[in-house]
Amino acid sequence: MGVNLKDIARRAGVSLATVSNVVNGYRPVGERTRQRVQQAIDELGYSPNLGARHLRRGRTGLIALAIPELTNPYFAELAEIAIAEAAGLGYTLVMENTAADREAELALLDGSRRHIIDGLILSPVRIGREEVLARAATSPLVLIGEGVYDVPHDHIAIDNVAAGHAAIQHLVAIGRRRIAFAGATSGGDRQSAQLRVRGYREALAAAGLPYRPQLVARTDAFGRLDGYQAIQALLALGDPPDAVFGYNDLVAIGALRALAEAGHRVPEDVAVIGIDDIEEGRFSTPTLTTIAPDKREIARLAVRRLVARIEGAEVIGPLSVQTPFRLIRRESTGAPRG
Amino acid sequence: MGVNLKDIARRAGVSLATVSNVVNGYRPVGERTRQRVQQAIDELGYSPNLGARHLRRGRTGLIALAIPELTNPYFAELAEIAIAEAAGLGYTLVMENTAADREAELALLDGSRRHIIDGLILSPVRIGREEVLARAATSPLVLIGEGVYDVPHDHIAIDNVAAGHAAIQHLVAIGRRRIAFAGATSGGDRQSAQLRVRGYREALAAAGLPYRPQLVARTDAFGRLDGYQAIQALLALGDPPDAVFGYNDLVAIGALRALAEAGHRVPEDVAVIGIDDIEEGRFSTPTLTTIAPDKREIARLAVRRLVARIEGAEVIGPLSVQTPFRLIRRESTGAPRG
DNA sequence: CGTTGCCTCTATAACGTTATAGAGCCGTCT
DNA sequence: AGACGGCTCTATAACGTTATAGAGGCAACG
Repeated sequence: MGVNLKDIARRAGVSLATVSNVVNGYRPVGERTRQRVQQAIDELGYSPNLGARHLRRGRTGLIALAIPELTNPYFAELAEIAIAEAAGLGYTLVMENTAADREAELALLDGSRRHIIDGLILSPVRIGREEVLARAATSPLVLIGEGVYDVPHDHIAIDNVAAGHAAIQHLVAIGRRRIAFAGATSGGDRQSAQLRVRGYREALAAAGLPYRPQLVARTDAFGRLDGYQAIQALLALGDPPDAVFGYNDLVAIGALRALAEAGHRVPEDVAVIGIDDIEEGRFSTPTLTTIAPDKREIARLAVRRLVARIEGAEVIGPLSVQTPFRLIRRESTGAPRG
Repeated sequence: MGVNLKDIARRAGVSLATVSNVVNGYRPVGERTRQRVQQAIDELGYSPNLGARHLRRGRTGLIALAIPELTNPYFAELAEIAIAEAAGLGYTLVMENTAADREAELALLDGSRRHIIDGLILSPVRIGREEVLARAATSPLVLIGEGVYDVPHDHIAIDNVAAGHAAIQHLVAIGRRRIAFAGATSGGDRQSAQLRVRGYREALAAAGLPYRPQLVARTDAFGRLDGYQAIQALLALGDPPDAVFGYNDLVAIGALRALAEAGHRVPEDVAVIGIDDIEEGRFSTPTLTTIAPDKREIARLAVRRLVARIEGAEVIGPLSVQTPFRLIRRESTGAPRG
């Protein structure tokens, strides 16, 4: 179909190999020949067939970023940074949407797409240590976010327990005593929810506050609707909390909505805090206090580690890296407007 | 590296071609041989090398969806549907982020990635008719959303003028007279903004309302911050509007925030409407009235058309399709809470 | 009994690229 | 003058797959 190396070679009157060397700069080519070849390339509008190149080289230049949901702004923001970072390193990042589906995650780990991809960054939700260990594919794998620990792969995440601590400490510092958690899970998966609950419980204990199971609301997923329903259910029990810690910003935003509908003022009656620092929380009414992970750092680190492994570079430092986070106080916990 | 056809062939004691036929079902294979081959495949864990298959077949099974920003929920929601639709048709959808960058859009039209992709769905922002016509690549192209019209490619979009009409009619119907538009553009690009402004102007005229240029706020982009700044600037002029029509929901949400900070009540003092029906608007305070395009229809149609072209099927119907939309009234134009 | 045709399977040539081995040429050193 | 080395360039064999042409066996037919 398109123009290929042979066409260029014929046009420039040189061999295939010479054209390849001009394109890739692998071997030196004389200045005169180089120019002739370059001219032929420009005239015919040649661009290399990446499939064929891959077949020969064993690498595609493609890396995948697999996330549980594209419509979660946290992942969209992460992805945008990762795409830029990958491009800077000469790789193309393709997005995979696992839709928080176990089969989809397993398929990615070992699936038929493995041939077309040099490496994978995965944010696992439904699979755990065993599944990762059982993986047969040999291309590099970097895990981000939700917890799969103690596996022989790079892993980038924030310290979820510490993040939970920080959130509760802040709520306690502004005088809250009945603090609810929205977004716990029942199953054994979704490690990070459990870690955040652990942070919540530890911080309550450290502050001398009782742990009240009825203030911990479980959800099936971590979207706005989940937070909304969780808080609605919590309020229906009577005896409302004076603060809500959401599993993430989306859950917290759903909580904001449920509180507003029920006539509770935020932050006067109930303070709300989330995790992720998605842009939406900077424009909501009220604006949302949040634990902000360093998304740039997570995305860059994940991409760089992956590329380093792909290229066989010696990677220094531990496999598992915890990236920093900070608390951003906004209106939902009493920061002044504007 | 991995297991290949040859390994399977050796193990099953048949030829390469037979294995290929078992895998692809292209030619009939005897039952006994099929089973032997299948067993070998299962035992060795074979999956075909897509790169090599592509090289031979001329198709990759990959289609690209290129959008201006991953972090715009409208596109994220669209992408999620498109991914599912493509998967159902046996294609893998890879996302490309043009970041609303002209060079990125041009690169996609004709770029080096063209070899690796069977077709492209593009939401153009910075390029127009000429650039699309000048495209040299021959793989199918489907355009969505922002307007590039009169080109020999499929094009799926809503009727932006009619959408503008509908929004203004609604605001007029609830008694608003000083209606602002947030998100106009200065350049010649960004067609759809201009079409929406046209709908705005026509509907004003039809309602017998004057067109006041000072109520049309230009923005550089179409995010929350743009809407926020546009409305801040508008309010600074004094003489505030009694309604705001945002170019999209993100701009409208930025407007909501600016109005709240300035102490204007929504919808009592100022009504707000957007376009896109992103989930965020169902949970904002107040919830956001919006013109809801049929995202499912847009995404499915785009993918189906593209796949049909790739597979050389006869495509019935006109090149350019306008998908339906509907008005969803929420609190920001006076719908009751809950 | 030879021919025909079907059914299964095989050998092999592509697809477009890169890596390897080596060929040819020219100048320089002994 | 002959040998050597360095510099360009070329011929060619892969990479793993699929499509094409055809080989071999067996049953049915004349």
